[in-house]
Amino acid sequence: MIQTLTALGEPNRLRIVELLRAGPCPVGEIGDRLQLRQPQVSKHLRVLKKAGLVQMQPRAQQRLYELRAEPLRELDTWLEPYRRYWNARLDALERHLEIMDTPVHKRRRRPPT
Amino acid sequence: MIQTLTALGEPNRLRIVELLRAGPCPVGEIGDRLQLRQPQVSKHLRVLKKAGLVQMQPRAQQRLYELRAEPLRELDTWLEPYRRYWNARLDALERHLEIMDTPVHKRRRRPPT
DNA sequence: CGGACATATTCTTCAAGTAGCATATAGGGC
DNA sequence: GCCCTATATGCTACTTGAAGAATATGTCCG
Repeated sequence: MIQTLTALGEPNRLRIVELLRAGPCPVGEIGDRLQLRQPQVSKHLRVLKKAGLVQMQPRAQQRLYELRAEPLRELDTWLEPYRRYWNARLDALERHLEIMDTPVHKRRRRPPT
Repeated sequence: MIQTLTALGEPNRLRIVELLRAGPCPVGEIGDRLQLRQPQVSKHLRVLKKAGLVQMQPRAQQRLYELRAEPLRELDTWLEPYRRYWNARLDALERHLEIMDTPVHKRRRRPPT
């Protein structure tokens, strides 16, 4: 998880990932599209690969880099409890709004957070 | 987005965020629970706050820090196109795995964060 | 094999960020 | 006002990580 987040937390790497969303791409083309020099692209790709965010398959002299879903899926899964969290808070807000319309004798205390 | 990712991409900050999932918490208690010295907790909280991931409300001499949903929701939204991506590519991936004849036990998930 | 092309790696700065320690700020109780 | 508690900030040392330039590896083609 940490590895995924640190890998994505670098602007150029995030751009690479977003570019690869369109499909597999060789190193050179990534550099062209993102205005990055080839060695930097390779280095960023190495980090992304180490994080499992991309995989590579050689094609002739080129290396086609391709997104891997798994870490992003993990990220999605990691977010799950937070979805609960903010939904819970939304409920709390709604409850609060209701309470403001509820006579005092019908009010209940909020559950412990 | 970048700010969110870099903020979460630091182990102790991620731990803080995960701790705050349980609800608002004063600085000292965060330090106690996570075995961090108070100044570090404050500094990490500053980063998280700058990223909008937490908000603070003073209570007596304490400062209660609380999660803010918005950046996480943004992250969730950011993931949306990738959900599409991996669903679209799922079939291809499975086909690929079959072709490679990769045993399932080699594709175990990594342990959670 | 030699040359051209695509990519990876090494090395050297250089900036950013983290921990540790000391200290400053601020609120509450006396 | 003084002291105690809770938190924030400043400074320094150290580590990490990114960019740049040069070079190495590796593949294809003649």
